[in-house]
Amino acid sequence: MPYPAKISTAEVRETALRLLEAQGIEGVSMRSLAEVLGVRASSLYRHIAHREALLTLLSEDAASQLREALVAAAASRQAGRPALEAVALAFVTFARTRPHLYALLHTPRPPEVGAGEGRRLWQFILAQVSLASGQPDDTAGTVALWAFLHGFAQLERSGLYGLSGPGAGFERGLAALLSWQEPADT
Amino acid sequence: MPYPAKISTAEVRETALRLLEAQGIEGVSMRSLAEVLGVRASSLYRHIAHREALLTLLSEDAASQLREALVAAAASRQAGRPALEAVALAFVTFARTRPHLYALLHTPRPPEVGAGEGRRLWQFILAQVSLASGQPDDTAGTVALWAFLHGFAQLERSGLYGLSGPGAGFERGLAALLSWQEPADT
DNA sequence: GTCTATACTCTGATAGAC
DNA sequence: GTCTATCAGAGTATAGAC
Repeated sequence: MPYPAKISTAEVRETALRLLEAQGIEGVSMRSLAEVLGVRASSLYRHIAHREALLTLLSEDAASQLREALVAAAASRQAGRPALEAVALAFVTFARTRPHLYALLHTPRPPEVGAGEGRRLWQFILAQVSLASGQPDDTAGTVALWAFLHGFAQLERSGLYGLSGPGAGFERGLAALLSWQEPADT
Repeated sequence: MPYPAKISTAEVRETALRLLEAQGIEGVSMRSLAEVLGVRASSLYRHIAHREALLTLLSEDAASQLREALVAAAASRQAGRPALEAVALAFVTFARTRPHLYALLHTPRPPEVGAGEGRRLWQFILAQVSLASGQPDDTAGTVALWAFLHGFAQLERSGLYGLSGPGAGFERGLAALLSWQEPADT
């Protein structure tokens, strides 16, 4: 009877991603994932080697989905500074609306440093920043902007301290970090 | 025989703090903490209600220690922008050298929002920023700077993507965010 | 105040039948 | 490929003896 397979590897991955978004990384256990799939936990090991391998796949998905969101945002505006502003907004929006996916993206995972999707994400932001700043390979500018966006997203999420809402902090910081563009061609 | 108490509440708290710094939050289990103290896990419940309560205490300690580091840094320089720069550097240094303590500080913990030490920390940074920027109650400036510092610290820690070391990103971002001061009194 | 003993729930992972 | 059964370990927390 169990000849047509109940689940496929792709299905495991997709379901795990949905579970991650709903419950967070802690919620993605082999048992709970199996339950959602209507299967026993031990059956999952036919499709993935172990939980860590699954999480690595999911973090690739997270990077790729964030990148897609940023690409779409950039495409909606004029290249250069307007596009970069849209990218910045899309970044924090992604972190806000899909917090668990975003968190996984920034969870240290051993051999991910020079990895595929993460690298592509970095390259895209680097390109956008460089385009807007006018500096060819603006690593420093990218690091600074990324740090700000990431920090803002995290602070917003943790509801920390006296922050009575993000207030004007976002616009203020973004404007300051993007200030190289203003004296471009007056 | 067991009349002079083996451990005190203060001792539990201090040992937990050291354990946290060494092993991270996951390493602070009732069992491992008890082992370090030379006591059974169940004995800890005479001194603290439960683990969560202990972690709340530790996060107070974390906030207070970070604040002390920042205060010391500010005192070493001239008030205003020089002091703020020293504070910013001390902030990322703290995050670098005591990562687990810093992480606990930014872990969402329910009724901590308007809490004691966390609030004092915020107030101190707010005061330093306001002093340097010349704006009385510069919340937006504080949020922007804090976001940048926190994001930078986290990114540095997670060794993310193409960041071949933080590079000039820190100075670059800091200079941009502190740019209101420059045209102060020329 | 500390102890032993225990209950309970959760986790990842494997062996072997079907 | 999925199943049952099981291992081996982690964790928090409580009851009651001393």
